[in-house]
Amino acid sequence: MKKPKVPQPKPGGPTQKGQCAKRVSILDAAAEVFCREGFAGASIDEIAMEACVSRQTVYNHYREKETLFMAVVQDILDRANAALFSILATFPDNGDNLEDELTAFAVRLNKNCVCNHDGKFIRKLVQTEGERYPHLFEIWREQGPGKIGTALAALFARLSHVARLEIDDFDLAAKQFLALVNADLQMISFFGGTPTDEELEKSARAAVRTFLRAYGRPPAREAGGVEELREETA
Amino acid sequence: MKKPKVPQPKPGGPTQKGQCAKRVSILDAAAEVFCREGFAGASIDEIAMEACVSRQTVYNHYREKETLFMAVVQDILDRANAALFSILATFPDNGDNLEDELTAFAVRLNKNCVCNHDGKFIRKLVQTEGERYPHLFEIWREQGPGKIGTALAALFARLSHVARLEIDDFDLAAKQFLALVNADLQMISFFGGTPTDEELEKSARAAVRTFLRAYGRPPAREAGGVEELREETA
DNA sequence: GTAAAGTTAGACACCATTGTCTAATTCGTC
DNA sequence: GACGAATTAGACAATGGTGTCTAACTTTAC
Repeated sequence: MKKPKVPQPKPGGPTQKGQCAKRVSILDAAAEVFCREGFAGASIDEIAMEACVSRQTVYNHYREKETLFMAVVQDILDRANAALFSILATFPDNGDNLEDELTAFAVRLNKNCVCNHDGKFIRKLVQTEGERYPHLFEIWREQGPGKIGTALAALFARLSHVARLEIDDFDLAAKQFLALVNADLQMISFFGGTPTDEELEKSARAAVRTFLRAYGRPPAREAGGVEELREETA
Repeated sequence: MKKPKVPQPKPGGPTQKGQCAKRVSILDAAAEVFCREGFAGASIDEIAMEACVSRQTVYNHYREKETLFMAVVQDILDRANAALFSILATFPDNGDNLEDELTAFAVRLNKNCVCNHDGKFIRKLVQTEGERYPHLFEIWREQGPGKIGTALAALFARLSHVARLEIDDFDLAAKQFLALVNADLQMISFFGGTPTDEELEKSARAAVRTFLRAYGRPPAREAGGVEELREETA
C-alpha cells in the first residue's frame, strides 16, 4: 500500500533539516522551470535536475505535477505578499519633501515587489496559466493588485491630511500612481533584464513628478511667490 | 521522394480561393490554441480540429509546428501594426476640446490595439515565449510599444504647438499617457473579459483628466490673461 | 551500531504528441 | 465527364513525458 509520505514540517522532528532543505530546493527549482517553460513545457526531470534531487524525491514530496505547481504558486504568493506589506509600511506619513519621499517609496516598491523575481513570476504565471486555473487568477487579483490598490488608496488618504495633495478619488489616484510608476519598468522587466538602480530611480522620479503635477497643490501662495512646482529648476 | 508542397499563394492560380481560405482558417485556429495553451501545450491535432481541417493539411501548409507558430506571430503582428497606424492617424490635431478628443482617441486606441484579440495575444505571447524566442521579443519591442511610444511622442509634439500643453519631454509624456490610459484596462483584459464601452470610456476619461492636470496649461485666467500663446482656432 | 526513514538510479507501463506515409476522396477547372 | 491538385482519415514509428515500482544506498536518531 501507499504510505502517505506527505512530509509535514514537524517542529523539532527528525531529519527535518534535510527534508526541509530538499523541499525548498525543489520549490525553487520548480518555480524557475515553471516560469521559464510554462506548466505544459516544464518537465519533472528538468526540475529534479535543477534541484539536484532525484525525480522520485520530487514525487515523494509533491504527489504529482499539479500539486507541485500549486505549492509553487502558494509559496511565491506568500512571499510576495509579505514583501508587499513590509514595503507598504514605509509609505511616507508626512508632507515634508514629498517628491523625494514618494520617489524613494516608488523605488522600494518596484525593487522589492514589481521588478523582483517573484513579481515577474507571478505576472507571467497569471498570464500564462490564469485561463487554465481560474482559481489562481482570482486569488491573485484579490491578494495582488487588488490588495495593493486599496492599501495604497488608504495610504494616500492618510497622506493627504498632512501634505499638499488634492485628491478626490483615492482609489483612482492609487491606481494611477502605480501605473505611472510602472510605465517603463514593466517593459524592461518583461524580458530577462532587471532594471538598474539608476533606471529605477529615474523612472520613479519622473512618475512622481507627473503625479504631483496632477495631484499636488502648489506651495502656498500667501508667501508671495507664485512659484509653481514645475518651474523649480531655477 | 518528398515533393515540396509548400503552397505559395500564386496570384490568380488555380484553387487559390479554397487554399487561401484553409490557410487563414488554420492560422486563426492556431492563434487561438497557441494563445490558450502556449507553444508547448498546443497540439497540432487540436489546431486542426478547431480549423475544421485534417492534420495532414496543416502539415502541408506549414511544414512543422515551429513554422506554423512563426507564421501566426507574423500574421498577428502585421495585423496589429496596421490597426495601430490607422488609429494613430486619428490623433487630435488641434486644441479644441482637448479632453474629449484625447479621451476619444484613448478609447479608440484601447479598443482596437490594446484590449482587442490581437493585442491580448501579442502580450501573452511575448511573455510566455519571449524567453525561448528572443527574436520574437525583439521585433515586438521594435514594432510594438517602441513604435507606439515614439509615434505618440511625435504626435504630442505636434499637438503641443496648437494646444495648451506644457510638455518638456515628449517621450516621457507619451509613455505616461499610455500608462495612465492602461491603468485599469490591463488588468481587466488580462483574463477573458473584454471591457465594456462604458468601462473604456470611464477609464480613458480619468486617465486623460489626470494627464491634462499634469501637462495642460490652465485655461487663461479671465482677468490677468496669461494668454501669450493663445492661438486658439476660433 | 542499528534501525528507520529518506534518497537515489534505473527500469517500467502508459499515454500524448510529432511528423510521415498511403490510399481513398473531394474539389476546381477545362 | 475527366483530369490533376488538394484534402482526408487512418495507420505508423519515434520521441518524450508522467507516474509507479524496486532494490540499493545514505542520512539521521537513538
